[in-house]
Amino acid sequence: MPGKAGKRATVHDIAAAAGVSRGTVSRVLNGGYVSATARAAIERAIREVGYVPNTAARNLVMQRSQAIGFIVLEPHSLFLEDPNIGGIMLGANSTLSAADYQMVNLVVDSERDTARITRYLSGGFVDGAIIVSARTHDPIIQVVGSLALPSVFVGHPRDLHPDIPYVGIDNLASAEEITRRLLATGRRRIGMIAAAVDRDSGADRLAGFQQALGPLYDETLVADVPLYDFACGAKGMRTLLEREPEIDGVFAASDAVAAGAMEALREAGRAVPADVGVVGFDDSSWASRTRPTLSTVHQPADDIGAYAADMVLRQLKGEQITRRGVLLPSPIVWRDSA
Amino acid sequence: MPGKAGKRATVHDIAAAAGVSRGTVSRVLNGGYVSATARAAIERAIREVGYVPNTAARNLVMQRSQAIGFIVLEPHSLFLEDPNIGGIMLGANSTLSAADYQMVNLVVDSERDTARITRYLSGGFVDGAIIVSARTHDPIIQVVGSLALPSVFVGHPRDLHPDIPYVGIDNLASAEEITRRLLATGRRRIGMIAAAVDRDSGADRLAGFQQALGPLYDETLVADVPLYDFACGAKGMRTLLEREPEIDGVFAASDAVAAGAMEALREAGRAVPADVGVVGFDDSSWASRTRPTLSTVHQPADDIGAYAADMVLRQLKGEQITRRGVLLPSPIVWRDSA
DNA sequence: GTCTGATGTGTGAACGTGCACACAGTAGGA
DNA sequence: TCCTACTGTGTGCACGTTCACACATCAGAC
Repeated sequence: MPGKAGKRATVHDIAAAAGVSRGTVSRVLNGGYVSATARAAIERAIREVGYVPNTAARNLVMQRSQAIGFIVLEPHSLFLEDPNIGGIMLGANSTLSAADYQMVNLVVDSERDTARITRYLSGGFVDGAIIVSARTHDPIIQVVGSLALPSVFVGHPRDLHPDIPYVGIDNLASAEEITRRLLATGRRRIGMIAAAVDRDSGADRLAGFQQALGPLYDETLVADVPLYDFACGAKGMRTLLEREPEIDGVFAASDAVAAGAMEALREAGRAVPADVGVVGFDDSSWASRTRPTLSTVHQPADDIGAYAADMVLRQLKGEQITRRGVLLPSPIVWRDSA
Repeated sequence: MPGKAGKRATVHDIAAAAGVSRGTVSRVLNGGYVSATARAAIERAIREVGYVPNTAARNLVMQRSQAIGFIVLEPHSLFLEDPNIGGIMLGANSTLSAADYQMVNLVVDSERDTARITRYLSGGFVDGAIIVSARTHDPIIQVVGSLALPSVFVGHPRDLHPDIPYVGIDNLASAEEITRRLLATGRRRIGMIAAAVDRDSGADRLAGFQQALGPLYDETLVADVPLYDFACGAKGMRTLLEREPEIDGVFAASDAVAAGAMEALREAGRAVPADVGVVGFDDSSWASRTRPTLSTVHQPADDIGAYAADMVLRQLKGEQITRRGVLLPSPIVWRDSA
């Protein structure tokens, strides 16, 4: 590895070593008319001097940052608990770094941070953005819409800007499908622990549940909880048991909620799946930890991240986005809880 | 917000608006002799034109990237499972972005990636690095040592470069302390499920366990498992039960391992904590999910991240690092499992 | 022989910033 | 009066890259 200590090699050094001008070196690097002999000499020189392009200089003249913002609109604590965000992040990061883009993480903790994010997005620090967990009516949606920043939403809030594509899963159809299976196993008094209904994912899962039950749907058998977590699940289940002791099936809005529900059922002396069938959502690590293991909807977090990154990259290449959004397949995983 | 659509404002625009030269604007921005009137005019102009400094141009002339690498030497899957990395990342990110540094995530999945990382670190893409989970004898340690890159290790492998500080917790002392408490509750046949002993954290936890037991230490009561996870915990516990059916206490190398162990104990018909006391490590979400809840060692992940970031920042400011490393307090959390 | 088009190559300018330097004005002391 | 020190300001250059332009060479057609 030559030049490890001294100054970094530049295009000038390559040009000198290969006996050509900077312009020709640039053409080898970026494409253009270059003779075979010159190209060979330059490529050899590049290896010899251990050339690595200077990102700052390139960005300066190209008027771009070669960075993509990964914006998570969640408090820190939720960011850590959500079983999908990590996978989405990793998936996006792989795709982005393969295309020589740098991912910049932005966790928007409080509402006040919106101003900071706006400044960041409009300040030229990123060439595009992947926005995760935008709540319905989130002000950031309008901001990104008015900026002409190539971006993509993970999830699909109803009121998002028509020009900005989304990638996600079909929460409604998956919720409907897994609820149907609960019906197919003979359950009749089926309840739901609905979480985070202020978000598109939460609202859609509830809608799918309702759609699957049809006339069997009973509003009193829906417990509303704020978060997708264990404690909320336990609380929601206790509410349901109180309202309807004969309950024999539960669709929990997430695996963590389902685990909480199973805990509450255990406390109440109900067996799963003998007395009550339980299904979850996410196929997170919770699902294989519970006893019995949990039937759930698999979220392809890695693919979602990769796809989202790809969509931003395509916009950056000037491709016209024709489809408003994509819903990736989210297969159901049958285990022991229902 | 003026200039939202057109070109971004530069120092020239400010200078023109304030009726001064670029140099004076630069001095307002970076400190230097500026008259009160000029300063006021410039500050007003800055607000008026909505100036945001161009990072690329600044980085180019300053010969730095204003970015810090957050390098995780783990496969993707482990990165997602580890209960601490997320918190460390968030903690580091907060400190870094407060200091106007950008965190760049690098997850080194395979051994081959070491070459890519080396190129990245020596290529001027980052001004410093936070390196997480370096295994003993990891080649990256030598690379960072030979580059004069300001960096810090999270954890403290024995053979790290003497000039590079570390931040972590005292795995040995904490392991010793929690094992002692197991002794204090009257347990006498105490085993350990040791995980990842090729890493400093794993080796230290085992050493602490051994030290606490003293003459009571029995090598046959240590089950070695490769990973800090649930499945390994269950397997390790079965091994221990087979070797010593009279076992009455277990120190698991992590909460996930402890949860697996509790599962194996349940299968074997042993009650926790009545028959067997169990303690874990990490104070992750596992600890409050298990029944009974798990006594464990709390890892201040957020603080570790923040402290690591701060140490890199201080090196960047030219501060001499006198202490080789810092061990943050990791209090023991007593719950129901022992 | 000269025009035209394709293929190569070199040069100058520009991107936006920070810093070194030159320079101007003022005040105080010898 | 001159020298020095201090405060304040403007200008040129450098950072490493890309791009537009000018120019050179060569083949084939007229």
